Amino acid sequence: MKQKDKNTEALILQTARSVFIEKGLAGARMQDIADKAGFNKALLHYYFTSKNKLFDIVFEQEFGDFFSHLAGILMAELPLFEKIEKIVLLDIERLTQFPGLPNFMLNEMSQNPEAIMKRMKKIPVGLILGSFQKQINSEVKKGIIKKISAQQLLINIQSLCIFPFISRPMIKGLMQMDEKAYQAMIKQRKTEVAAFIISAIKL
Amino acid sequence: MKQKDKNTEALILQTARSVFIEKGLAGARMQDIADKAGFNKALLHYYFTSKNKLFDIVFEQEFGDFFSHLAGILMAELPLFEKIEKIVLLDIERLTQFPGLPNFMLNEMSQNPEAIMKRMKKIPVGLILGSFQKQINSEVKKGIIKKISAQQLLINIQSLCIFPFISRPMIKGLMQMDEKAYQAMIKQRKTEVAAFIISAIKL
DNA sequence: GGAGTTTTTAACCATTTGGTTAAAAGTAAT
DNA sequence: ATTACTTTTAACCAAATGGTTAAAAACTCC
Repeated sequence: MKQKDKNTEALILQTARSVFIEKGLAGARMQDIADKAGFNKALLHYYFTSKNKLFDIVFEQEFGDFFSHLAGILMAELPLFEKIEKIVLLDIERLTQFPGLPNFMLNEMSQNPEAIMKRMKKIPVGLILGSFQKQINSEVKKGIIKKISAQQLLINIQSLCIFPFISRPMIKGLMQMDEKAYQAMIKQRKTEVAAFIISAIKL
Repeated sequence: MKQKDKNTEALILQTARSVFIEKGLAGARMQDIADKAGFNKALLHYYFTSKNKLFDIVFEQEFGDFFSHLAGILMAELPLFEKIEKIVLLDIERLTQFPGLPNFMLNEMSQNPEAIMKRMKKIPVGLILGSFQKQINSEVKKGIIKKISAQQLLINIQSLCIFPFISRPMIKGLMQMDEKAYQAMIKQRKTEVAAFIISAIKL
């Protein structure tokens, strides 16, 4: 065997992912990851050199995943309202699976904005945003929706999808929901949020 | 002087606040706070005993502030649409002043949900939420707005206000905005978000 | 100005934590 | 089986960090 064991590597990565997402970069301990994965701490360094390198790999993976999905829908040949519905559904379903994800990503982003900026540059944002704005403008001209910038619309969509997950503890506490009630509320949002947005922009 | 110096105490607290908000509980260093406040590290312990105690005080302060403002508007004698406008304006203006605040609060909440739950219990949520729901129902009966739960509406309002601040680095990177463009976008949201919400629920 | 109190500091300490190293265990080819 | 290599481990190390302590400095009241 001349390669580092792919199974071991994958197991470490997967474990690191769960610990980083739960605790964040500063809060995560290499020892925790090692214990949870069932290896010695030194092995993590053998495979990934340092905590930061390990973190970068995890982060980049999650980051890429999220944006490729979003870009996929935005660039598809679909009516505007269907795109909105698709984005909302995809977002909420993905986040239902990994509720800790946005907190992790956003927190680390505000902790280290420069690093993110670099990654962003790889994404053809101008193209994607431009084509989406064109689609919006066309609907505006047809008198179907109100004038709105692609930026503001996207921010609104993502706000309404992501925020309820980030603020889960607050919502549960404040609205006196148990986990079941919270899940029910999230499920309701899968359709309600899209309707809310469409109703907001429809003329 | 028999009391601990109130100025020193206040200065430490204020400095701690800024450091905690910037770095979070795990990321903040007592040394940083001490340096920034211009004191010795031991002094922080003299005044506040431990890092956690200091943090708790800072957190509780921010937390109380936020909710008393929100509750104030919700319980006021105002038409529904005006309340929405007021909440949006208050939120965005407050967050413009302290952009790091929601990231700090939400992150620490998901790190330590139990502690927050306790604090929540002190707030008469049922009362506030109930009275707000009544107002909504009354507008629904008058045929002015669509049926919606107070919970979902409040979540939507807070999502649209707060998320753009939490995701500032992402938005700036993704939408290729410099700080000026970002501020302009935020300013626009002060009025646009309320209009968006009202348009979404109006019949 | 001196006694008694409070405030502030410098020097330490114990623990945690990321990271290293050298040796042991495992694997594959000859 | 021997050799040559990779994988895994236990034991360490140095730096960082929260916290302690004892003494110096400053203030208050007489």
